[in-house]
Amino acid sequence: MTGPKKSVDRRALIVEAAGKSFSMFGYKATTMEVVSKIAAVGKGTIYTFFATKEELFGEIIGQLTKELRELAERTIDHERPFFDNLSAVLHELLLFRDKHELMVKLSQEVRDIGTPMAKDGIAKLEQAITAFIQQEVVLAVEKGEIRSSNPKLTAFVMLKLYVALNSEWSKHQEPLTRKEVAGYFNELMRDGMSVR
Amino acid sequence: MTGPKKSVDRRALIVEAAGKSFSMFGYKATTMEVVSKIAAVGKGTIYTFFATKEELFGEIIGQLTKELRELAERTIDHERPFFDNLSAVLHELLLFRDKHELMVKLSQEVRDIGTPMAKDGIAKLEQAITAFIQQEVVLAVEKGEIRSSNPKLTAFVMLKLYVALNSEWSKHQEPLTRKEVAGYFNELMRDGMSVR
DNA sequence: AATTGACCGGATTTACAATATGGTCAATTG
DNA sequence: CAATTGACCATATTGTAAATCCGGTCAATT
Repeated sequence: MTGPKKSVDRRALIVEAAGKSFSMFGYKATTMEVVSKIAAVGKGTIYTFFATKEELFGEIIGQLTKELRELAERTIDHERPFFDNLSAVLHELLLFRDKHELMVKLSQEVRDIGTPMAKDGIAKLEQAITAFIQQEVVLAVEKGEIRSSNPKLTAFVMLKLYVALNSEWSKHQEPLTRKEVAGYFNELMRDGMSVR
Repeated sequence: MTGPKKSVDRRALIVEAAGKSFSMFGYKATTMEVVSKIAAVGKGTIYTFFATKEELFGEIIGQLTKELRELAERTIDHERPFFDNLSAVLHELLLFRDKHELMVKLSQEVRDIGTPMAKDGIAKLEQAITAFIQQEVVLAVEKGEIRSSNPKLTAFVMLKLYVALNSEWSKHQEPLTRKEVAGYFNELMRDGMSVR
């Protein structure tokens, strides 16, 4: 797919440069001009690999999605109980979010100026995360570890709940520690709250 | 508090006019001029009752909050199980939200142009709703119907979950029916999802 | 004492010129 | 000749200065 190496792999240079620029400046403030400068390549060259700015951005988001999936796969141990894996992965994902400049920058851009493409990028990432959770939910259901009539909905709810606990709660209240979040999340998801 | 009636109760006229205007045009597009016109009152008169536009808006939000609380109180029957009451109230609240022009208009304004005061108003409403749920959670814990280590957090999570199921899910997926939402919500909150 | 609307200063909108940017392609290069 | 490039084009975005709008005041009026 990547072909034999020429003098330099210009496509790789461009992708790397684009990653840097989107992370540093966000979607809107990244110009094709600047990407070409960082990649030390003519602007026209970018267009031999990517038809539009959107497409280039898509490549970067795709890369990030892949990284995310790999991280999750590395974290999950199918020997362990479902809920242990779940909280471990969600924990990793949120650390990842804090650490990963691109996601932070995009979230910020969406919040501040609502750039549609940035919104789109975040949505793709979230979509990838729920798809992954969903897959694990299905597996756990098959193993008889949990009940779920609608895995997609379950995955969606899990992510929403985790984000609510982690980000939204702290907008108005004292933030919860990682441990509190994990504890509460697990307890509720596992056993509900009626007295047994 | 309201004092004996004069020729006409100008304060009431103003509050009614403001309610109409905020509902029709939102916070930003409501001008004191227009409120005075609807109330058939001089602009200066408004300022004998309300020091600022913010304060007038606060009065309207307060009114709405009161209506909300009354609706919830009317719906709850403390003879019934906690979860029955919970879904009945949430059901009513969401109908209310759809029906109530002011809430709809404010949500829209927050989404479209992010008017800080509109955001504030919605936040106050949500705050009132969670406070109410919280109170019911405490009651149910005392009655030994449910477990909850942190009623405020529990109330917050309940509202978030219900909104996620009702509004956010339908942004990307086929909307759930009221019955599906209630069923899923109840099942998860009551029993969790681990196999017992 | 209560009410009013003309009026004020600052905020917002408008209209438009200046600039920046995504994308193209004829010229250039190796 | 295939790959690369940056000057160039049309449109989108931004800066800006004038015009308008609006929250709030207060002297005049009822």
